[in-house]
Amino acid sequence: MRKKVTLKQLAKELNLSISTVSKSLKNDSEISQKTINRVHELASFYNYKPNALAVSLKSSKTKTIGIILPEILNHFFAKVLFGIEQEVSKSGYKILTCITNESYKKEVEYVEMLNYSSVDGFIVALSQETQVLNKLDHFKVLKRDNVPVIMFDRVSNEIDCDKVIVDDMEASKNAIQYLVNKGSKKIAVITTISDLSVAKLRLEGAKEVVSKNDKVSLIELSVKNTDGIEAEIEKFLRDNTIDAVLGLDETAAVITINMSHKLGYKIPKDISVIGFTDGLLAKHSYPKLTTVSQHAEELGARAAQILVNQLDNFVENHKPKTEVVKTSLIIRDSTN
Amino acid sequence: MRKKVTLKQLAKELNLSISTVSKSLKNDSEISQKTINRVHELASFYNYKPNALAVSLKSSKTKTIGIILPEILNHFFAKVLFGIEQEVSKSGYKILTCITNESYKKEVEYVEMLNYSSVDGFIVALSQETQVLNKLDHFKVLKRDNVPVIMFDRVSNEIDCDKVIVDDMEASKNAIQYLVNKGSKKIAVITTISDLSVAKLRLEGAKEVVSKNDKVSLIELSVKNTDGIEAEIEKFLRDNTIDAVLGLDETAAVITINMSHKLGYKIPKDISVIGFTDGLLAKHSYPKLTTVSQHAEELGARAAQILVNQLDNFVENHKPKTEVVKTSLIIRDSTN
DNA sequence: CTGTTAGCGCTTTCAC
DNA sequence: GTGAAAGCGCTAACAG
Repeated sequence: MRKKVTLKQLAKELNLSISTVSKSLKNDSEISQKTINRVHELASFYNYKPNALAVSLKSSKTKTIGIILPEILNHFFAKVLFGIEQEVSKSGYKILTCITNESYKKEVEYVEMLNYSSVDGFIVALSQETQVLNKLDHFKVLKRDNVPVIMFDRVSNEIDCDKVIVDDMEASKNAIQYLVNKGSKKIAVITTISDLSVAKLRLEGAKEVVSKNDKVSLIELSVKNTDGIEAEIEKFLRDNTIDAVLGLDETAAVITINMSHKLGYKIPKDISVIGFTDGLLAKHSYPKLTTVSQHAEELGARAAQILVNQLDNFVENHKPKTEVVKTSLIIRDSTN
Repeated sequence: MRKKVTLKQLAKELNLSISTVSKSLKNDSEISQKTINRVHELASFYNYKPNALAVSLKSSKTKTIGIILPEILNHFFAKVLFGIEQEVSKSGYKILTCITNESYKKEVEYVEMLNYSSVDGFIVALSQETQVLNKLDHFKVLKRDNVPVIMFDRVSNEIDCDKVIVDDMEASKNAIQYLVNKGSKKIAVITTISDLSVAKLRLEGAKEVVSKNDKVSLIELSVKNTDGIEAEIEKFLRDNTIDAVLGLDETAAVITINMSHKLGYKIPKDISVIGFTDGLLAKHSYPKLTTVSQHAEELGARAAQILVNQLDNFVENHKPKTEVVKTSLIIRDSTN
């Protein structure tokens, strides 16, 4: 086991004290140029790097950010993670990634674990179960410990922290309005995520637009994302005469497309489809899905920026803000 | 800033020495039961948790594993990551996740950074650029430092470490043989990842089977995954009379399906399609894609198991092994 | 200019 | 049974 070289060993070999070596490596003006050179030379010879643990223990900064995600197999969160990683690595931060699998219990455990691992801050999207139970004490502890938290997408009003969200209601309104303008009269909203705060906002937005148009009607289908989902959506499409579908999540939208094929409905001639998603399925569906893009990468990058900025430029008495990332309606073949 | 409670504070408040408190918390038999009880009581009152940094500095173990991935937006790697996370969290490990974006330079930087952050071990899939350049000194350093590394999927023979791979050649043979048995005569292999070791193995497997059947011929198409990819595959499908396609990656396979629709070829009547993938696209393609599943989650879980086992039960003179995770041909509508 | 010292929070050996 | 002391590797105030 070849051990990594330490200040102590460099000091010994150079016949200097540990502190002189330490200062030299920081090019401290107190130290003679000659010594500085000698130190640097030996240090780079041994490829010396300070032990991050020791530095962290001393400084109580770990340059590490805890990321709490409900899922990772969902492309949205994968994209957010990618955005976060890209952004924080620019500033020399590392990410500890935890996946709660939508479980409240795991979320609590992970938050505690990372807190005691001294992460400098958190970026969090709440688990579904947490949103349903609405128990948030684990985050209040962080607040008390003065650990910065940024929440994104799945946020809670009960926690006073910076947030980065998508304007789901607005996005939904735009999507429905677009369908209405195209002439849709009977619009279905299909969701597999009805428990989530974001789904509620999307539904609300849809209802609002429809309520202002007496010629347009709305019908809802909420299904669980299980094996029977395809059959359920198929039945729904057969039993209801509709001319447009807004899928509140990618799965709902793509299955709608596939089941429409199966039933012989032409897209977009017989039925237009829009889905909330940043996912790959949309691009590779046939026909290509018109989507409400949540700009997942940007969302992640923005959350990361806000956190890193807060960590690097220590802000006293920071007033938490909620930032809204704009969505865009990306029009593709399924409505065109 | 409410600071976390330390042994020192507990000791002071209990009028005990730090070491007595420390031992009490470990229920050391040296300490009287009465003291142990007093200590535990106050500790849980303050919700004391040992400072992970200090413990790590002392023990040179961080309970942290470095994960180096080429991509995360690729569903295969997302699944592997999920498998790893699930597995390591069972044993109280955390993961530091780094995404190289297929860049050699970033890979080197990340490996160094995590090494100096004292991760206990690594789980790695090589970046494409690293595989092309075949420069692996950054891993040799880990070997020298005695940091365990597990490579998966994108591995290198030059590094002597545990590996978990998929038997790509065998899997490819099985897929082609299946097509041949179904009566395919002119089979195309389409890839967007020809530089990767795995793609080479898959191609080799395909060739081998075809070479043993003089009634069957093989034709290759290698494309870059850029904007023009769809047009390129469309042209290829039009210009060549083929009755089956093996896509060496999900993108190739799914685009083949979509372009077949566009050209009016019926799947699987006119053309059968198989793809290497664990992704979602396959399940939501129309018709559903027959796939060679690489069991990504299992791959990740296995790599994690091997590493955790090595870390927790310190193995002297461990002889590196290469473990092969079985693939399976999952037959769906695109060949049936 | 360089070195001594204390301390971050913990574990562990050795004394009492 | 309990406590003192050293040390993990580093930084920084203070001496010289």
